[in-house]
Amino acid sequence: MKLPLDFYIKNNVVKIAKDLLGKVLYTNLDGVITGGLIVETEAYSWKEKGCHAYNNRKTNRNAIMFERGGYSYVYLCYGMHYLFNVVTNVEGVADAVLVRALEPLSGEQEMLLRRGKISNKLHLTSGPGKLSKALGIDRTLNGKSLLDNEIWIEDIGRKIAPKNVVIGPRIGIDYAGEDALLPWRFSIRGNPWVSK
DNA sequence: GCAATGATTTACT
DNA sequence: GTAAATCATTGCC
Repeated sequence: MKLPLDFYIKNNVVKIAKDLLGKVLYTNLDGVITGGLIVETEAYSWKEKGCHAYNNRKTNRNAIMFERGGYSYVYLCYGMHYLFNVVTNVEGVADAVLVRALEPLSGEQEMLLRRGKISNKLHLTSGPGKLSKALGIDRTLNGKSLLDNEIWIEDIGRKIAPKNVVIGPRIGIDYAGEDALLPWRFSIRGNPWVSK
């Protein structure tokens, strides 16, 4: 039930971001499998200032975004947090979806171990930096294919009704000016794991 | 070569 | 509510 390449190479990154809600992100590191339901995403495109590849600016860091869809883009933010993105669209077009929050499904014990002692279980994966740590995602996973067996996304047949999808502006990109207001953030209504 | 800074989290006041 | 932690990447010198 792994998502096929077709899913990633579509040219509508906003639609893909919405479709990723209810899918499941897995990692398999050193034989340990952890995974969680995607409950919050954001779309990024080279056409707007919030994106690292704005105006087709290609650097060593974001080069993977210019590849065909279906790759992971992992990078370090604020010196201490890894953020996980899904590269979409065809080669040469830099679009990506940031996964902002998960609901833990499998390997919960391992996630707790990686995150250390935390006050509230709800803080386990309710944010982009947190979910990366819980799943063991770091820069060594940058550029991995999501069709491979280290990190991938599955469709477990869960459908999210349109009325249960919350749409709003993206978070933490005030510097992007008017583009920060684009309604490109999607989350599952009422899910306690969605970041605040 | 070097200084500025961010798609965040956490712990304080 | 505000601020500190912390470093790879970036863009300019």
